[in-house]
Amino acid sequence: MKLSARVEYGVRAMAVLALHDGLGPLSLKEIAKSEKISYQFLEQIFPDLRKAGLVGSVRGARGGYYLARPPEQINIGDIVRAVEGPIAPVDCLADDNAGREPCCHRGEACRTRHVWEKLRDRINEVLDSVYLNDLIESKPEPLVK
Amino acid sequence: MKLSARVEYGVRAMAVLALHDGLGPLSLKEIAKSEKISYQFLEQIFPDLRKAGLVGSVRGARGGYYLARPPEQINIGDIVRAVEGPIAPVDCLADDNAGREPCCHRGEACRTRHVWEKLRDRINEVLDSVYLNDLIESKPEPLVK
DNA sequence: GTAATCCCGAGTGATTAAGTCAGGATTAAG
DNA sequence: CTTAATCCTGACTTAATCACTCGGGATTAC
Repeated sequence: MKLSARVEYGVRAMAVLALHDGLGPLSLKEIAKSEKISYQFLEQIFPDLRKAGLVGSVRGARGGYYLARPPEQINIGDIVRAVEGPIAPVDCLADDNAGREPCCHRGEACRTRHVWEKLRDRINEVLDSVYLNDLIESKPEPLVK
Repeated sequence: MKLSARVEYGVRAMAVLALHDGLGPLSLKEIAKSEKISYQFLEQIFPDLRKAGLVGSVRGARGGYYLARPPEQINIGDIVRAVEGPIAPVDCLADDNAGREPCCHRGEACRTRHVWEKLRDRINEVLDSVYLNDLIESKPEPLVK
């Protein structure tokens, strides 16, 4: 029941972008340095955020990424799903399983499906209820350094 | 954001035990057959359930496992935590990380910690709100065989 | 033109997950 | 007492996934 490093980094990076909102594009190099994340790993995550319409990009020198919408309109669920795909606590709830072999080997095995659906829905609710501006306002601790 | 097969199997197996509650021990062989789960894999999961005090065991011929408490007193969260350890969506929330190197490379990185804590708490809440008897009552489909 | 940047696909090494195997300990039944 | 059924344990294997790297191409400010 763990999120991937992609998600963790993706959210942190988006928070950095949010802090810089309205100030033009920010390069991956700066984000990587600021959050101590591998630049090349970030380079692999951002295309997903772009394809999901969460960030825009400017190519070439002085280019970078910027939030496609204001921070109060981007929530964590958007980011998580963009970099990790839809939330599915068990395989049989995965989107790409629709129409395939039933998840339950025996008819009665679907007893448990309900729990996982409920779990998935609550997870989405929590993630969708927090927006980028929630992360950057009232920081729990002052900036170090 | 996926549960392991251990958890999925563990919960299914526990549901089978719940159906058999009060009728004496049920052998792993029967559970495995009933749920089409590898017997040897189950054999690896049940010690964890026993150590967590969720099931009792009877050794020797005609032995097996039985619920240590009635189905309405065992919830899914108990099972999940027993076979997979405490819920921790990100590494820095893991129990064994207490006192170790701070999760956040920069002080301000803890901006995101709050979300993950909230997520963890909600996941636990959902899992703790469903009990074994909820799984076996009003089954969506009748038992096969 | 050059350097800075995004962009893309393939490759790699380490870790974890899922499942197997072999054998020992315990006990009911005959 | 013997046998077969069962739990119990630890090591092993194999496959998948993850986190990250690498090499190079396209675009653009200066």
